[in-house]
Amino acid sequence: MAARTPPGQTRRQVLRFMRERLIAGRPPTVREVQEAFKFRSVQSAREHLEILVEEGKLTKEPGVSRGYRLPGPPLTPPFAPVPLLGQVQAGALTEAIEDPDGGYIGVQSAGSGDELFALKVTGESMIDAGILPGDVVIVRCQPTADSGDIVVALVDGEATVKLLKKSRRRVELHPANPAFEPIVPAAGDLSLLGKVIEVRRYLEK
Amino acid sequence: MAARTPPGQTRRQVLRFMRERLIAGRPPTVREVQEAFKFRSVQSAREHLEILVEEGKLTKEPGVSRGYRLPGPPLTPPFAPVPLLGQVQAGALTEAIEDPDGGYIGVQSAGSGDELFALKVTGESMIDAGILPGDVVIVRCQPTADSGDIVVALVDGEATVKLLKKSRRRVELHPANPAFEPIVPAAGDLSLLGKVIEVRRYLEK
DNA sequence: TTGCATACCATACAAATGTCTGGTAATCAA
DNA sequence: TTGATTACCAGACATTTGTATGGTATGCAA
Repeated sequence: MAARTPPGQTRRQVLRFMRERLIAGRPPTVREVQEAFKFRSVQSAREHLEILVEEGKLTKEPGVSRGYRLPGPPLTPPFAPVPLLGQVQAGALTEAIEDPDGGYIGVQSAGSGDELFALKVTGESMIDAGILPGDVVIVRCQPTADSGDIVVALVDGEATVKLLKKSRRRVELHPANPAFEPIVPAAGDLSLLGKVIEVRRYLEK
Repeated sequence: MAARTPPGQTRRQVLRFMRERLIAGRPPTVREVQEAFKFRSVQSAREHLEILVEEGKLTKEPGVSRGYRLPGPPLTPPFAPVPLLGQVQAGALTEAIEDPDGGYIGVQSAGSGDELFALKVTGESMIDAGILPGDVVIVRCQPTADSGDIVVALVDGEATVKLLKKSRRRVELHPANPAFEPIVPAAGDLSLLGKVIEVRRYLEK
């Protein structure tokens, strides 16, 4: 028999194991839990899991394999790998997404079918909106956006982050920095890549 | 027999179905694919899946249930679920981490053994450092930090985000906003929770 | 025609996996 | 002590699920 552990200790580690696997999109079987914790009986793993379900820390679909889930309907964070792009040239967006320079980062996407990409910000034009050079913005591809949204648009063949302002029949791209001038594209000449839905700043490494 | 569809058409829809499920963290069984497409034979589903694997659109782990995966770009693990805390009271950090109010968010942490938590920022004291109210900071628990680091410390029983400045024998917590005053804790009386390693801002929902 | 490929079906088998029944040992409180 | 609770084990069984083998029908090209 394996060493007896203090009450609740092993269970907490089981919960952590489950969360890691579920968040990574690879729900384990009961026997995989067994092996991960070197139990000599399947039942040991199953008991921990069932208790976690009773405690509300996990949920499960009975009878289905790999059926344990993270609870709390909205809080289950599915992870999508999102391509991190470098410089984006006009028209080359699709290819850039297919074969990203910067690799991929993990994002919790609300809409499951959303087309997302990430972009590293250069320049200080959005500094008053709390977007600094080096920050990464996560963008949902969409052809239109509302006034007040922070968007990514192609200007002179380069992707830039700006605040979208709509007035009457005109569309303007405003920087959030008094040192920069607004951009007013010719009517119907705005190529909008998408809307910024998240900003990230990595302070280490 | 179900209606015969043009070559490749059904397969493309199968791939879409698989992507949705896999991104949602719920890999389907072959039979679930069968039902989703109203095939009357398991094998029909399996053939589509195997061909998708041959084409490189999917990968699979043979013999394991729900073993189909999205190929290529690795979700570079370590991918850790990090507890998102609300208000943190003095001393209650450990319990707050165990049972977080705000659920969990996913973070790619460099050090795998790191103890991390996330905190929702209130107040505007760090606005000049690009940290706005409502932003989420991801914190690595550590008892010390370097001068210039952005840290989370307990001040008057509340967790606050500040810039750490060390001079001689004194430690100061500076806001990044001229409207706020620096905090100078009594010598040895600084309870540092950890260092901010990432800042996130969610612009939707 | 013949041959080949694709899309789908029917049925079976074996492996993976969830579930159950009963047991041992340690800890704690009445 | 007794009883209750917790942590773990052993072995079995039943369902779910991956896999294989062979068949039907349609379209296309030589």
